[in-house]
Amino acid sequence: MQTAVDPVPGPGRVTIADVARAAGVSIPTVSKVVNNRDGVAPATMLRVQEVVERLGYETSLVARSLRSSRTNVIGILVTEFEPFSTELLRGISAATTGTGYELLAYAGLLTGSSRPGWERRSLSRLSGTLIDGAIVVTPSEAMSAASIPVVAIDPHTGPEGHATVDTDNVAGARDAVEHLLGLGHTRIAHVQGRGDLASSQLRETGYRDALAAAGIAVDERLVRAGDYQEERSAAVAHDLLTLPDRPTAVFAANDSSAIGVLHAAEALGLRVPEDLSVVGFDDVPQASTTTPPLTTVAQPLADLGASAVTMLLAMLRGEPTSDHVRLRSTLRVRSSTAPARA
Amino acid sequence: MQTAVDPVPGPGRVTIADVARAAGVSIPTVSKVVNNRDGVAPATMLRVQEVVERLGYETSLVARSLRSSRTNVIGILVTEFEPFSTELLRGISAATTGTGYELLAYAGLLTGSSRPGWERRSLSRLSGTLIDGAIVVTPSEAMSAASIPVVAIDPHTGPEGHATVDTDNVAGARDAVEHLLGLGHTRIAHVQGRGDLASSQLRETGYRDALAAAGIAVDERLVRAGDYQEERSAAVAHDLLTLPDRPTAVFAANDSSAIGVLHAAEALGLRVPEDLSVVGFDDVPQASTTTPPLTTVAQPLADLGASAVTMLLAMLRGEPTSDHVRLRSTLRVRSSTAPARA
DNA sequence: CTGTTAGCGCCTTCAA
DNA sequence: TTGAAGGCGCTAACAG
Repeated sequence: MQTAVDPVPGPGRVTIADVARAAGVSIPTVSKVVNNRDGVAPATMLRVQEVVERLGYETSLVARSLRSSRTNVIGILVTEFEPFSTELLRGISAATTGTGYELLAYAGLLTGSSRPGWERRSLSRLSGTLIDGAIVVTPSEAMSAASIPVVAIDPHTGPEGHATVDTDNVAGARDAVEHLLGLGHTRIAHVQGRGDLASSQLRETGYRDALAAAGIAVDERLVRAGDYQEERSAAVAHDLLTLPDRPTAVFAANDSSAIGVLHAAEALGLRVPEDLSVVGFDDVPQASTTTPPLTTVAQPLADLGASAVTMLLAMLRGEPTSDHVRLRSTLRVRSSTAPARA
Repeated sequence: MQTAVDPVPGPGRVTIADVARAAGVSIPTVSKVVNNRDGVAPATMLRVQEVVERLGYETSLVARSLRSSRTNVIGILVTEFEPFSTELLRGISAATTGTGYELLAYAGLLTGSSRPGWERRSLSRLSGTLIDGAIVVTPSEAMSAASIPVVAIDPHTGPEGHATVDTDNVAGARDAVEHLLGLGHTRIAHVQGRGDLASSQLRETGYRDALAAAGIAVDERLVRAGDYQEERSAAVAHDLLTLPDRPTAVFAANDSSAIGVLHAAEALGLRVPEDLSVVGFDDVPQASTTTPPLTTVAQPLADLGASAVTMLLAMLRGEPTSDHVRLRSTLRVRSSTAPARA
């Protein structure tokens, strides 16, 4: 025999109080049943479970996390979802499956002035409640007094403060420029990344090192900031490519920048790689879909994400961890580079 | 003159109470200042703001959303972060920038038995609190009584219940199979997708339609389920390709499946496209990085995401919206297909 | 075994 | 202009 009860009364969510009322028990009892705590009579338990089922009740992540600090959710903080961060996300997701943790990726999507400090702000808003630990992607400042375990991917500065995962940016950049040098290029421009990121500074270092090792003085007019952004880099590349003595090759600090360079070259009627060689950095999936496919320094993006998860899980278990993991990058030669013409 | 106060007392987060105490005012006053409500003396306001700054206070998303329903956060619910969902994320992210909304992508990462119903569960856990609206990616069941606006991408069934965004799956599949037919293939296998998704059923319909239109009877032994998964599809493809009268071409229900087919073929020593033609569906970025690059039906993934955002924002504003948007797909011919050999 | 009490951090009346 | 009281949904002590 069934009693007729409205499944979902009114607009709002089904709360624990609704369940308690429908089952004729108190709220804490429902809580116990839902959380599998013992101290509940089998009969009561069954009755409550049935009501939970019927009403489609699900505990509110928010209310629960406000009360008890543990949530079993890992937060991933990014400024926005673009190829770099989404590739990391894939690795993180794969490495987290089966661990009992859920993933919550948060994008502030701030623009302009409010942007600096986003990582600290987001972390503050979510930590202590909602997430047990966080992976922060390309933070532009150190998050000193975080109240939860934090791992940074490709952070502001090198190994300091919190745990960090990155690749060997200097070596990668050097590989890229040496590749260009080996093809006979000597006027090699550099489109820099975001000045506030260590990766950007390190890639520039690699660029300068390689040139210096080849005995070539850096022409500072050939070094311009592209901020890791496509549009910005396209604009900068336009300037570079309309210089009287234009470069024959460009090392862009990441793939987005390289794609911007490609666009600028096309707009100017320059053929790649015949008239201009271009090298990127990261090897996001779309690097192989450009015309021509991009020669780039491949970062093991998914592995970076997976490593961050591994470190964070160890920290959450209270185990000791190395506070810095560095992965290797490899040059991936495609079709955007060719020998310099005489 | 400055009073000496510890910036962050102890381990936990800085709460509104900490700020109130440090500023010598009550909690509600701090709340008013933080939320720019009037009714606070300028002097008090200044003092509070200074303390907020100094302590690095940030309101807790959790506590706030528990109290007031509006959060300005859009939730994106996925099972996991894989190429399909991350591409959608990119489109969603781009379309949301500048709207004042933030993004919160949630992956349940459930495995096995707990999986069915994930969308309803996740939605329940987050809605009413935390998020104002949601975009659900490939839900396997209808989320009837959602308490917040919901848009589904590539959902269970066709236009019904909540708002939906998808592409013309039948036409896309037909294009794919007609391409194979045009190359002279007649024994064309189909690796199906997830049976609980409309997209999967519709792609199979397109497959059958195209074959029927060409006067070819479907050999049911050539139609097998790959669940949109790479490994599963590889296993199924192995069976298909070791059949006495093996197919000369395979239409896989998505790119992951197609990649699985590629692996199976390689393991069996079959060359693609010489011995076997393969077509996928989706055109995720990695489709062009396979060997050989994959011929596939391109869905405008980023546009799908952007459309979903547009619809959801309209719903959040209370404006009327079409409850179904269908985008076009286009066949992208790469190198995994070739004429059938005599 | 069950219910009562208290409080997580915040916001919203309403009274002082 | 400010503060005291109540409650959002939930869980952790305890008391019955």
